[in-house]
Amino acid sequence: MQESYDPAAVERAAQQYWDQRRAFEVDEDTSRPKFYCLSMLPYPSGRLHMGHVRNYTIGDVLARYLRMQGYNVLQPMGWDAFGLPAENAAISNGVPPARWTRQNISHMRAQIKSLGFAIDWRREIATCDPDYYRWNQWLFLRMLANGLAYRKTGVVNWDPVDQTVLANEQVIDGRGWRTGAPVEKREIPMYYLAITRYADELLEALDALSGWPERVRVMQANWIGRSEGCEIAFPYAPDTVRLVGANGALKVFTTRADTLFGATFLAIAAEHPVALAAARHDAALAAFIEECRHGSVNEAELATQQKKGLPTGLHVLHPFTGQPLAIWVANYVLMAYGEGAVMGVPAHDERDFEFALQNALPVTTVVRSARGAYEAVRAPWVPAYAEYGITVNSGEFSGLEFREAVDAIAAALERKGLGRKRVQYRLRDWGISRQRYWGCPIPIIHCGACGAVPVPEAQLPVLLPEDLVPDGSGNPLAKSPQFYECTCPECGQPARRETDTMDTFVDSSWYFMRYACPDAAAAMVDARVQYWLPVDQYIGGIEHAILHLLYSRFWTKVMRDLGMLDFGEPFSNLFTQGMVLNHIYSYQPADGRKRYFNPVDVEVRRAADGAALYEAVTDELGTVPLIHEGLGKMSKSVGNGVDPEGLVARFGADTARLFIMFASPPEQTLEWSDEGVQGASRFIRRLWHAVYEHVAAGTVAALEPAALSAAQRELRRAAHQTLAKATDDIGRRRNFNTAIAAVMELLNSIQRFADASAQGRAVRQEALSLAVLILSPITPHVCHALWQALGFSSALIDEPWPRPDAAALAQETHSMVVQVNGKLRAHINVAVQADEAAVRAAALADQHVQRFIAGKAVRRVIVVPGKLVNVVV
RNA sequence: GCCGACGUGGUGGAAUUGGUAGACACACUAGCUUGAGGGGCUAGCGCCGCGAGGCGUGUCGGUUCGAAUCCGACCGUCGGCACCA
Repeated sequence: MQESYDPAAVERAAQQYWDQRRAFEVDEDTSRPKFYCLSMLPYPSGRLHMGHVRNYTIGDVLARYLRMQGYNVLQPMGWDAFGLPAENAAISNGVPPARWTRQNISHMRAQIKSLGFAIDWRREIATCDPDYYRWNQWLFLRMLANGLAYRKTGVVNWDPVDQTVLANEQVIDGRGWRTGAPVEKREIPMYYLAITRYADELLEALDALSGWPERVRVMQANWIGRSEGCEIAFPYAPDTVRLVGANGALKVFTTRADTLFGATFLAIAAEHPVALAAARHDAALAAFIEECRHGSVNEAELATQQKKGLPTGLHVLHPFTGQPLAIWVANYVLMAYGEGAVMGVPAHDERDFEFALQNALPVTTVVRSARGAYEAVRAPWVPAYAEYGITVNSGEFSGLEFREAVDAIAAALERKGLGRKRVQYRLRDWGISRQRYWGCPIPIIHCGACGAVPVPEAQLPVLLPEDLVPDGSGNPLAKSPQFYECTCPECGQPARRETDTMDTFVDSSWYFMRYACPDAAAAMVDARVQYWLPVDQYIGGIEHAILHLLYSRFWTKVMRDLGMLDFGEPFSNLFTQGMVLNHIYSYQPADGRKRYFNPVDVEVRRAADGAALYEAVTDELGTVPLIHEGLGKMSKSVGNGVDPEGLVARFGADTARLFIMFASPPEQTLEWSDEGVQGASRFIRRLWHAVYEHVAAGTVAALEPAALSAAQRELRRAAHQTLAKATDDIGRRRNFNTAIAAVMELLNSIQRFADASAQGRAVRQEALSLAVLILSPITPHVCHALWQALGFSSALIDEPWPRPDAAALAQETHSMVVQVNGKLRAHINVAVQADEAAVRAAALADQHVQRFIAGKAVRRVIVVPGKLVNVVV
């Protein structure tokens, strides 16, 4: 054993050992329980950042820990390789996305390998490989055949200058990110997956996902957004019938049918067919609708923006009173939710109230509080009353409680054929069409005669050409005749291939199944999936709490219903790691695009008034002033990632792993700082030295527990207590930081323990061995070396997780705390077996306690066994 | 706006079931080590006080023998809210 710790050499040797032994390659084995430990696959953005390191270290600690617990552990890795950044990179440096992506993968693979994760690399997949994405296409066609996929028009953001569709994130303040042109909304045909058909199951099954964090389940439930309410039809008044040209009714959805008699107007979305019809004869209305079309589709903005609206001049009739109600077009009504129309009840809805106030619409109070005096809502002095109460002014439905009123009104509407109870979801079907190049082609052929025809299964995959270079305007596939020219599979006439590709969330909705059978050539998945799945522990960022996890759950249920699986939930346990944040600095020239600077390149200066000034030195522009945009998740898009490579080169992978695990509890957001990395490095070196000095002193005698001195027993107890705590912290609580702190305390005890006797050395040997075993999932390389140095002939990787020795943990006396009136006054040492009376007597006899109770009457003594005594005087 | 978290030393954090607040580290201070270094070791380190002691977990109130932990109100910070991955 070398005297000084050389992380590079230690890590090289350990990794070589694992590679040669193929230590992490696993196959199905029914003799042991299986454990599928999965970290979310990375997008190959180019370089790893500390967020990745945190994610994969958590996964690796668990994988290695469970392996030691005797499980057959699978930990795979792959690449979420399609997506927008590859196209952006292509636009700025002219490299085809395929080449850029594959280069990034090979660089990041080497970075991941350098960290020593226990991964079965035989199973690596990249979602841009045809052998993978052909099955996206295949399942899409199966869904199409089963009515789970369908085509309809959808709204997209359109950049009129670049003639291209923009992702929401490419729209900044309503303008295209590259051109600065105001973004328009356009309707184009798209493919949708019918996730809403699974809304109920996706919601109800959440209750059974006890291995998921509560907050994720709440977020998903809110996202699905089930509301029970009524659909109500307001028959068209004659003016509307004249315009729309048919007898009909305007349907609304409401959860407050009890307020139906308080409806004083109807509000419809700008895209509503009635609004469009009315706008044909009304220039002002047409202009308003156009204005709404430019607005955001973002619900957060919709909820806070100023309520605006215009009357259509048209009317509907109240289903019970027959009274005409004006139809307004309002910007706060979403076409995509419910019926795209709401009944306006200003007295009992705050949005309607605000709208009515602005537009001088009548307010009719129809609900009163169950307690307190009746007071009519009167804008603006008496605000809307949105609580449940007792109906008033509602004809035959007056005097009812909320539930009774809804039931009675719904029943009456149903008799009239003007409404019914219905469940409405906020969840919408999943639009998967993307007008982009770098994604999985949607396997459809458009024929002038036969329409949209599925590509026959035998012709799959529809290969994505890999040599195109996008230029920022439109989709290169749509400009590539070699791709889109084809013949119709049904009639043989010339036809045009679909040039839209799939949302990359499709790729990540089932990759975890393909890891089980990455080489299955004849099927999407085979029997091996039944062995490995569901994933026993999934680990990833909280930012995926909704979309990725919901889509994966949906996709799994679809595959189950198509007879391919016998389980419906893909992830039994979910661990959501906190994000790793870093500062974001940008430079915004008056005429040009915003640039981001990595915090390591930023200089801070103090202005005369003490304010901080941030600047960076550039080659082209010299020193430029920067804007500090605050903290954000490490990502390529804001240039604030910290690459672990420097840390690994200087301190080694073990220090990087130890540091990130020690810095904070893993589910918590972590503001990046490398202060403290010294401490992690120092600790490993101290452990190395402790083992070195221990080993250098020669051979070690066998431990004889019965022959130990008090001090020896104490160190031994400390070692086994540390093991018990670390087992609980890692195995149950997943609090790696406190497990590490416990081992640090143990090492402190070992170093204070200066006992060179035979049994002293035997106790130290055991304590050091336990420390190495406990740390091995976290810092596997150095522990591999230290295990050998401690003289064990077996490899550490094959060691089982140790169990604390009950005899070592036992103690005769323990310390208890004595409080007087809840304030700490003394510590006493009592026998473990001492009964309550003895403890009480010992506490009262203590001289410090006596000082505080002298001359006072003891009113009560509370004894908490093993912990404390509280004397109340 | 809605939904959901979270507020503890100079810093990261610990306190797992209501029972010793500040474990373990970082930074800092002093001292030691005649090998210069992001080296090693020892001691100190919540605030006030010479001390005894008092005060202290965002603020105010409550429950309790006892509250960082439970309850109520308030203040603040962060996250999510349908084409980033």
